[in-house]
Amino acid sequence: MEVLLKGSLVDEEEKRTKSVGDEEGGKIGKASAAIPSERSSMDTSSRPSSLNLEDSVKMSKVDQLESTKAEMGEVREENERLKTILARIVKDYQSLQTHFFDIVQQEQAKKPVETPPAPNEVEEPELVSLSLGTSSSGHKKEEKVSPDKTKESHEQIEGGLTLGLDCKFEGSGTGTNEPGSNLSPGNSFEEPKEAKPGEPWPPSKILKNLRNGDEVSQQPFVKKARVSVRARCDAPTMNDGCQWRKYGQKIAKGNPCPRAYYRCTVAPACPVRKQVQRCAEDMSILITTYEGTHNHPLPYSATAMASTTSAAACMLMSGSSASRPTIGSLATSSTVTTTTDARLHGLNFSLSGNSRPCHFYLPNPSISSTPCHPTITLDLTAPPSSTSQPSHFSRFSSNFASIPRYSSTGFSFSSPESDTIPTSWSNSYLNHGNQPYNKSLVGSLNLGRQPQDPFYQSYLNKATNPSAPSPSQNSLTDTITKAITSDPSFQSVIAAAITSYVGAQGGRGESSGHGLKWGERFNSVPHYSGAATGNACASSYLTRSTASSSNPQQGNLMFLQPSMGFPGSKSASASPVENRENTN
DNA sequence: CGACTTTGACCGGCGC
DNA sequence: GCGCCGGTCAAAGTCG
Repeated sequence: MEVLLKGSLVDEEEKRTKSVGDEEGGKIGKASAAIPSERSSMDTSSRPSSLNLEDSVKMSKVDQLESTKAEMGEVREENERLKTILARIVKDYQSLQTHFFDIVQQEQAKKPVETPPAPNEVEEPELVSLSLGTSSSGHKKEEKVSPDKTKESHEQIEGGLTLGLDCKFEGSGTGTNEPGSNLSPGNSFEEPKEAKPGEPWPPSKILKNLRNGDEVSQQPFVKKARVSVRARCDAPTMNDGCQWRKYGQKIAKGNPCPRAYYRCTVAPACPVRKQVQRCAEDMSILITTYEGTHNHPLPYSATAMASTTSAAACMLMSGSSASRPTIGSLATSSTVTTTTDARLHGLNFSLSGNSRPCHFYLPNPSISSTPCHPTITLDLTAPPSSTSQPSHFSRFSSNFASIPRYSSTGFSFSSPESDTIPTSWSNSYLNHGNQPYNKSLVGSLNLGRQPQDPFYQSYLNKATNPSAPSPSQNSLTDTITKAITSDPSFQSVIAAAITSYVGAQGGRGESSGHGLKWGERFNSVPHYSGAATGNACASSYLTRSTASSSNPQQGNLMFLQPSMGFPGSKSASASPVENRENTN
């Protein structure tokens, strides 16, 4: 597997950012310049006058200008800070790029002539392209097929790019990138062409998939990845924006809580399933496991979870098939964390391949794994303490060690402050609950909390009370910083996010629609979850948002899948199913 | 009455 | 081969 960081994207984004920043700065400068001039004009006009009313008006204007000036100063500081971060990211990116090309050259030196492997031979590296939006589909192969194309590839890298995070899998599969060859654009789960020899698709699965439509049947040997989401949730299920129909319930071994089986009912033939089960150790934690990928447009509100799971599954699949040095290079270049480290810092993103674990550094690791499916766990529960926290990651490690055939991946976005993520989701909830659908800035991913839920109310309070900044914002920032500084590859991702954030802010007066707009700009994948095929995992975007009613998506990490907004689609939270789920 | 949930039965994989 | 287990089916019940 190789990691391809599409070149110059950072450069270009940097330019974009800079231009935006300059634009912003220019605006600020102009505004700042306007202030004294206006003040001076006012000063000059504040000569003794019989119009006291006029004086008072002027004084109030001065106050307003003062406050505006202060705000602008803050904005400017923020801008500078972001620029600094971005500069650092660019630097790290360049070093990574250099490293990458070194590896490419070494590999090519080792393999001057390479015959295309048979489809069964998964010797071919699976490519995880952290190509921040570049939807190119064949770079890696080109590089591999012909060493002479390195330059060309490099040029491509240097060339066009959009801003996004694409995970791409280019294994033995041939049709993954062909729009027509694969049906389920959302197939980020099934999509990855793992096609490992010796891992035939279970016959029953084939039959079932046939039943579900031909989408999966065309890739009968692809293991379904699962994405497990752990989140604190009082409701029976997370309201992730989709419509689900319960079709079964079982008491699973080892957990007294019944496991409920849901099927997506947005589209009749949608193959997506989810399992919902409470954590045996902590009943407040709801474990939702998604399997499969939507083969239909998603409700706007469902895009957040879809993108998250899609990206996670994407990373999982890439990690699970990782067997080449390059992923190793990614791992080695990154801070290869131990479980202890992971516990200490949280925000641990680990990718464990068959032989080469790759860890991104994110907080609060957790993991789940099943013997039959590669599973990635998004731990949103965030135990507060690093020492008291039961080591999910340790559990993961042992599980993983005992299950060599499939990888499991811990993917935690939790910050030390446990409420960070849910807050943003609650904001989304707020959006859906109290605002017209089209004002929902990001995909909804609320946790099913009811508005009357005190716990949820605290989120609402945070969200609607800008004057009470959440400490989690700072901690989240720290967390992100750690993640950035600890892994160059992750830096590129963050770079995209930051860049786009800055760009979006600079280019747009109001923050509404950041997620969607960015997504539109980053990528133009069809309106499917995981829009995938070759580009597979639909880009997810880390976006920052603050807990503010006026700018409700700022301050928290959100994963947005671009281009999945459906202006015409209804808000899922309004659906009877969702309501029922919430009220159950 | 349609959509959904509940729940026992059924099926297939897997380990012993 | 048997039993366990996870997952699914489908009839019956529930709800709006």
